[in-house]
Amino acid sequence: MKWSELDENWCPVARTLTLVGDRWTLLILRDCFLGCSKFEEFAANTGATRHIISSRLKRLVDAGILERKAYSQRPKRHEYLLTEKGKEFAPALITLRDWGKKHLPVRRSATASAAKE
Amino acid sequence: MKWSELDENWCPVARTLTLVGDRWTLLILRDCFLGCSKFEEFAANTGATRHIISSRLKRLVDAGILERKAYSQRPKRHEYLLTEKGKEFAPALITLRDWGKKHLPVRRSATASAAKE
DNA sequence: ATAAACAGGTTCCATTTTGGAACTTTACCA
DNA sequence: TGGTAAAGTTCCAAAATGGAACCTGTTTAT
Repeated sequence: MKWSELDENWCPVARTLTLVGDRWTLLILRDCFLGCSKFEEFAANTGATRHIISSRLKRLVDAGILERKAYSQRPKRHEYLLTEKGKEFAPALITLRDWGKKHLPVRRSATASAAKE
Repeated sequence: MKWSELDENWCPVARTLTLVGDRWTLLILRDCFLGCSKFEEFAANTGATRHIISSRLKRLVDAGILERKAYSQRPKRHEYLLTEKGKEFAPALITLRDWGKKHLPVRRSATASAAKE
């Protein structure tokens, strides 16, 4: 089954995932909640390639989760801001964060990790 | 940046996504919460290929989110059950579901959708 | 006894999607 | 005149995916 065919799925989880069900999209949204709004910020903070950032921002804007707004006219510059719909996604990120904090603790720095297991 | 390099990330969201940050893994977990436990059930319900199901179940078992248990000896058969760690992931799926229900309503059957917008 | 059926996978290959780096455009700065 | 910056786009090789076929051990139907 193609991923795109999920968007009319009976399951609301499946439909949600057509939009945000990939590695980088959720990291971009995380950045949004942390205050990022510029293309370069997303590229730097997520670690995804510019190619990916570009495609994901497009999808998020098309879905009405982010809004693309000019913040400078003369050197045409845009930023990406969370819409209401986007802001309401916060609980999902919070639950992912909390689960990660509890179940996936960071191991101490590589140099200090004598035994890898 | 490679996806695998995220697993030691400072951000708990990023670490969580190394495990479940892909299309099909979250659908498999959804199925688990709906009572599925067999390979064939996941394949049928998610729509993912057997190849994908196989690799995702492996990852979930390795991560301690699912447990692989024999439910029959003579024809060796296994099922996949949520561990405590896995069960605690429920809130994440619930928030994704709720967001989807609110913001991504299903359009009525294709034949009835006169105007697409 | 033979054949088909079933669960749970694995293998193969063509198509897509990525990762990574370079390049483009428009404008400001020195 | 040259350099920097933001926001993308383009290109290509490598990796992941979709789809279908195949494999293995056991049971059931003929």
